[in-house]
Amino acid sequence: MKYYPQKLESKWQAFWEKKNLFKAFEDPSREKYYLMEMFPYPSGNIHMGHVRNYTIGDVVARYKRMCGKNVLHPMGWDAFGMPAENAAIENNTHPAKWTYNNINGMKVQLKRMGFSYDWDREFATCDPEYYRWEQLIFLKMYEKGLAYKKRTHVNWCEKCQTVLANEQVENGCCWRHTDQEVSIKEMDSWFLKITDYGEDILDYCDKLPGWPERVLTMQRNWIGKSHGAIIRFPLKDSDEVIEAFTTRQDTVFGATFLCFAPEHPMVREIIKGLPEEGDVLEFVERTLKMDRYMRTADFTAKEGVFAGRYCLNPATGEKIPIFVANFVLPDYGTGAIMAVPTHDQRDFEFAKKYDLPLRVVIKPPGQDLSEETMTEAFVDQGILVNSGPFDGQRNLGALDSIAEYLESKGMGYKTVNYRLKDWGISRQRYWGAPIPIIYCEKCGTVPVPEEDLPITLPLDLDMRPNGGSPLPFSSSFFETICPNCKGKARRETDTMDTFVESSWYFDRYTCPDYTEGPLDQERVNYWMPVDQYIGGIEHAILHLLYSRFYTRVLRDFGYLKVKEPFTNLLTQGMVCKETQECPEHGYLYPQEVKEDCCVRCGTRVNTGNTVKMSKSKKNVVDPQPLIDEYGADTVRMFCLFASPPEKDLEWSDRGVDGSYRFLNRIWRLVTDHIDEITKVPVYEGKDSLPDRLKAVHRKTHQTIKKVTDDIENRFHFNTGISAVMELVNEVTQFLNSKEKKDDTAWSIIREAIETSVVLLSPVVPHITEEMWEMLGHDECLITVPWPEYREDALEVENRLIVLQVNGKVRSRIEVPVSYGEDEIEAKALADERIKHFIDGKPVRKVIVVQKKLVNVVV
RNA sequence: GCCGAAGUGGCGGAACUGGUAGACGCGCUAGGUUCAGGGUCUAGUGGGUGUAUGCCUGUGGGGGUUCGAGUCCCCCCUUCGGCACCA
Repeated sequence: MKYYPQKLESKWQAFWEKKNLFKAFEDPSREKYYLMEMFPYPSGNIHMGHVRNYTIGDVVARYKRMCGKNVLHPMGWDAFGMPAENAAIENNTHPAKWTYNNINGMKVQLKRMGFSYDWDREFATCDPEYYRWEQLIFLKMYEKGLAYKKRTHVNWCEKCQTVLANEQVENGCCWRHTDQEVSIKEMDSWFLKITDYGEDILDYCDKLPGWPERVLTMQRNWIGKSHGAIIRFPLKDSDEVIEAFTTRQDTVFGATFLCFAPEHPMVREIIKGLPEEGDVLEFVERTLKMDRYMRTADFTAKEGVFAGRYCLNPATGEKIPIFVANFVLPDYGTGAIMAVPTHDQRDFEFAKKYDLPLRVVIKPPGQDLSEETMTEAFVDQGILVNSGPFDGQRNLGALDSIAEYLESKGMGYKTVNYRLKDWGISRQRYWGAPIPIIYCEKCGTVPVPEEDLPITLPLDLDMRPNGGSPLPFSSSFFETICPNCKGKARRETDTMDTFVESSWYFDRYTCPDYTEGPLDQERVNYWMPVDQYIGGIEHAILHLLYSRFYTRVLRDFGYLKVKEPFTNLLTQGMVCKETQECPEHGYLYPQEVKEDCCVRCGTRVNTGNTVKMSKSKKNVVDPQPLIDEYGADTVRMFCLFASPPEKDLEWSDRGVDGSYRFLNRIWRLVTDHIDEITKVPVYEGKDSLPDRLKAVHRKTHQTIKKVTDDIENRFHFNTGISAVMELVNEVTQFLNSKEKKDDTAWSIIREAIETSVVLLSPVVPHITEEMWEMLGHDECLITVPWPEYREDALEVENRLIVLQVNGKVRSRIEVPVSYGEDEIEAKALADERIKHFIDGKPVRKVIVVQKKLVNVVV
């Protein structure tokens, strides 16, 4: 009987669906296990990254279910976003139609993979029944001051035609368009006050043992907490004061000038009417025009301009000049810095360039340092000098006392600064959740009354050919009546960042049909938190940080009881493949290469690095043809077998063949011997066995132990699968051997084979169900309990002991397990080969490691 | 520049607490199979050396700790990832 994956996979998928086997029910008497993979953006087709992510999750879901857990394993769609708008313009369809078409297609693909989702909980975030609750949460945040609007400098991506959050800017470029530099625009924007929770989110980074350390490190760095002080510099000839944040208040006596960021609001104010005004304004405008990447690139020269004014160094009382400088960041600290050229390299270079004074305030212990001769800033620790009452102290030791000194004189205070800024969520896009706000000329900004929710996205709009949002041009959408004064008013036409949807979708899976509010207390409190979350490392900051923020907000609103959404996080590696590049024609698809040459020009192609699959590198492998050819089980198995989940997976067509061959091998093992196997019961562990059979029996139970450990503790499916392969090899070898095959032997073989089938079932659920049925079982494999190994089956009579002389392996002996150290040592020293290597030399020491080895030192 | 992860056969990867390095799979070699091909089965497969069931050598490089190091410590190199004028 041949293995036909397509036929048997659709048979079992239909069976599971009919029996509703993956539907989750709330049952407080059972231990819940909430497992989730990051939901996909419905781009059209599933790609290899999805296949890998969801296969890993499915194995865990099926395994936990077999272990008796009440498993929730949902799936849905991250359905708002730009690509729908672009596709709509290109294909002259509507984003909604395009999105729902894609969802339907991808759902078919996911079902074809045999994933064990509870499809009854599926939803798409573009459904008003989902985003209405998101709008409600926004209103509550607005009420509490957690959502606010301000005019500020924001990141703008020309290709997206919208504002981006700080988290969505990578190396100065848009996270979606890595070749599009982000520019700075001043505009009105809605923000969520994630900074209110920054400290708590940071604090809990130490309380998430189930998260990968590197993700936590990235989040800690992103929050960027630093201890320092705000120092107040009085503006000369004015009552105003300039505040500067520093972590080096120990160097305040050496601050010889002050720098503003060009964006700083005081800049325009203080230069009014001065001869320098024109120069300063010209410099500010020139700097603001630069895009963010150019401005912050390390090759960009540090530049500045004198602002024509002075302020007083509060420590020395001296007047120091004020500059505007391009390297000062507007949104870190206060946007103004005190410059200490002697002890900061940037300030040193700036001072040399503009011929500004230097004053040494820290000297290296036991050495001298002078302003005239120093060629770079002295940034190490040392002893304070020229620092009034603090002379002679060690600089680090004086950090606190200098802060206190400034504070006592009203010239500053100790503080903590964060790099984390509030989350900008306004998007000048159409395909997103509308922000439920109304602007009235009389009443100002007015929240939409709760009972008017949802503010639905109108579906009867045509996309604008230039790519902008049609909402500001749709009077039927934006024209409205003020809920307060009933006068004419205008709706907010910006929509929310799509990361808002994904910040709480995991909560909504627990009660997707709930109509009384965002979350059904009873159900959400039963299932949350997510026990295991699985997804790509690319969301280490973005989605995972926002979700932690939202969970805290929802908790404070009383919707949730948990503070952290995800107890355990597994970040799977990328799916990679080598690239091929023609010197003439750039990256090539595999079919464009014949015998290592470009089909177009015949030039020899260069095989490039193995990198993440992407369309632009033309190294993508579409899973669908593979599923069609080999079946879902083979694709699932290869994804798991090629490498452990947290590492990158290198795609290999040959490797897929190997997985397919193995499935054929175990299939033949079952079908070729089905009569002999099914006529005997599974070995019960009672009859005594000849050595060879005992070895098979032992291997069976060793394999259970190994596979369980690999899944339960490490998610190392690759070694688990290897272990089952070994067991199958052992059985095959036994069957090919001349050993007698009586009923006892067949019952041992039955045990080994059935164990292999059960252990493999989370990985390759279809073929194993089919074999399980052939083996005479009528219950579904998913309801079979996960096997436990028998301790007594693991016992051995003899143990292999490795014999070493001076640490080199020279011989091996078998000894009974009952042997003590002395007996093993005696046996080892009596070994012929060991005697030969001792060669009459005096034995200095003999090390005996129980159960393992003997090392003779001569 | 800073932080982190990783470097093991021709390839993907094993080796979990220091104890037989290379499990398992791919590829390759030889052979079997009424063997067209594909498939499948058996044996072999880190390198060197050899008459030898042998010996030497070997986990990016160099030191060290240890009876014993892929594993622990120090220095260096390479690759990948994150952050990067953060005051």
